[in-house]
Amino acid sequence: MRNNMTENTEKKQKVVTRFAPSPTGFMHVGNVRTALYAWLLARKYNGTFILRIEDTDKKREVEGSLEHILKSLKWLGIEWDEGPDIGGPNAPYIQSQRLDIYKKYANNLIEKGLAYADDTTEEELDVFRKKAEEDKIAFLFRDHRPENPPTWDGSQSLRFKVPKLKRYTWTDAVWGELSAGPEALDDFILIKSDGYPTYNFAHIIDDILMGVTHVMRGQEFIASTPKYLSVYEALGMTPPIYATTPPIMGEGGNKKLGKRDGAKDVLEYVKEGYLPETMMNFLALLGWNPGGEKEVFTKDDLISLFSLEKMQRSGAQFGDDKLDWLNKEHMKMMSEDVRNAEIHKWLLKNPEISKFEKLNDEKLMPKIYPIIFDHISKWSDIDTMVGAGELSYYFQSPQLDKEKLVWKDGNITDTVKHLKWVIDTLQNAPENNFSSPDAIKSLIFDYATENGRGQVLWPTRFALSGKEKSPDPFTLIYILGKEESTARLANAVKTLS
RNA sequence: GGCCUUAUCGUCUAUCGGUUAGGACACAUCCUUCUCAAGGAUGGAAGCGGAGUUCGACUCUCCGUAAGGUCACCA
Repeated sequence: MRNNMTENTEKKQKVVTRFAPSPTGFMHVGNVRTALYAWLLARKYNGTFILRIEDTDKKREVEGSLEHILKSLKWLGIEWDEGPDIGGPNAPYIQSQRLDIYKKYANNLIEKGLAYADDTTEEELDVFRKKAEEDKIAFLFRDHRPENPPTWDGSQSLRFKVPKLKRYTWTDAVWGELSAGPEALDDFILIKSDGYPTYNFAHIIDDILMGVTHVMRGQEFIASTPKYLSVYEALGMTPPIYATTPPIMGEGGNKKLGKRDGAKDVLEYVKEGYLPETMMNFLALLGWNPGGEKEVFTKDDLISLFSLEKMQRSGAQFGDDKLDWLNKEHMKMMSEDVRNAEIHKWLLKNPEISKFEKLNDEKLMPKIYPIIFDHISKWSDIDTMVGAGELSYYFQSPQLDKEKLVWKDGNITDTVKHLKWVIDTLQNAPENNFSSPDAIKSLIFDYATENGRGQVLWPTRFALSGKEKSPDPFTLIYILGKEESTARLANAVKTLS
């Protein structure tokens, strides 16, 4: 109900959204989700998605941030139609290269008498602020508006002069009708004394010039919206539709997730071996839900299902419990070839495994990939498996612990007897009995049942893997083959004698 | 302190006045099993509190409470 109007607008005019990060470090999940929503909205309506860099605070700028931002978005599969690297009809897309433009609009406001130079020092401002705090009221510069401001020569800051103090009401596509009284309006800085515009001014000019129709942003901007609206009014322009995303909270759920609170760099998830599809799916669902019981969505699903009115308003905790599960779901959707290639890549990356020549064995490896896949939910789990010694036994004969070869209440004599039986059986079995784990199982299982499965199967499996935890003995024999399996079993017999 | 918001299982959420309040993750138990994982089955688990409105409220209104945001020459 609350969005009938905005939905109609979306259909009539071309949707233009933007993501406008400032290059002050890495991208965390909160940043990325905002980008994702803006991108989804643009894609859903065949609109335009713009990437714009808001680098107006030179002090906070962190080198390499731009590359990091581009890399993060690309990894996720969020591609932009206009941006700093590819240009576009409204280039440049880096605010520090648009200073003349802001100056032009600033002068326009000065001419209208809606902006004035201000040379109040930081110390003076601090005094004002402190006073306001003591009086327990919000600090407003307009209460201290100088009577005879100097002429603006670029060395002072330039302040907006609030044209009229009134209550502003606007419709947020997510939160519905919002409003704030005159106390939200102030003479804020348009251009800083260093010549750079503030976010508050620059983003408005850019959004107008770039034709942005929907502004996706975090709720920290709600409080300053009346300021923006008063500027749009002063410029004689129509503001865009605001769509406010809910906050993402940190662990415990009582604090907005920010870089200082341990928010993680999205590229960390690349290192941990999560799929970009997973991340997109997960982030989309953190604060938005199409309704219904489906949870696993592809990129295309998300684009077609996305809608602003299904967006959540309350904050969501970022907990990655569900991430592993979701990643596995997306891994299941991959083609087997791609999946195997990826597993192989991670094996090669691991120094403990990459040394094995058998990694290139084209008969052996296809048998191993599915087993590995069964046991992981993200690629880095492969490293965990290697670390736990759960992989090397495919490539080399294990070290055997004599004590562990014997099942619970078994004895050495019987264990040796069983192992010899298995060796014998395998050696006499025709080749086609090694074509699947099930075929091997049929050779051994009845004997195991008669003599106590644990008594037979445990030593067999242990002889093959040397590990208390490993796939079942039939699978191991299948993977290792007749020759290697019998050799390892014989080695176990030798160890016991 | 002013202003603006938010509030359903531990977590992410469904419900748009009438449901035994649904699902997923996580957890527990059982089955399958020599072990681990996977798989199957089952289970525990929620409407912040208080007033209204209504035949009926998780849903609407108000008051509390708690939480978040904001009050920068940061975005």
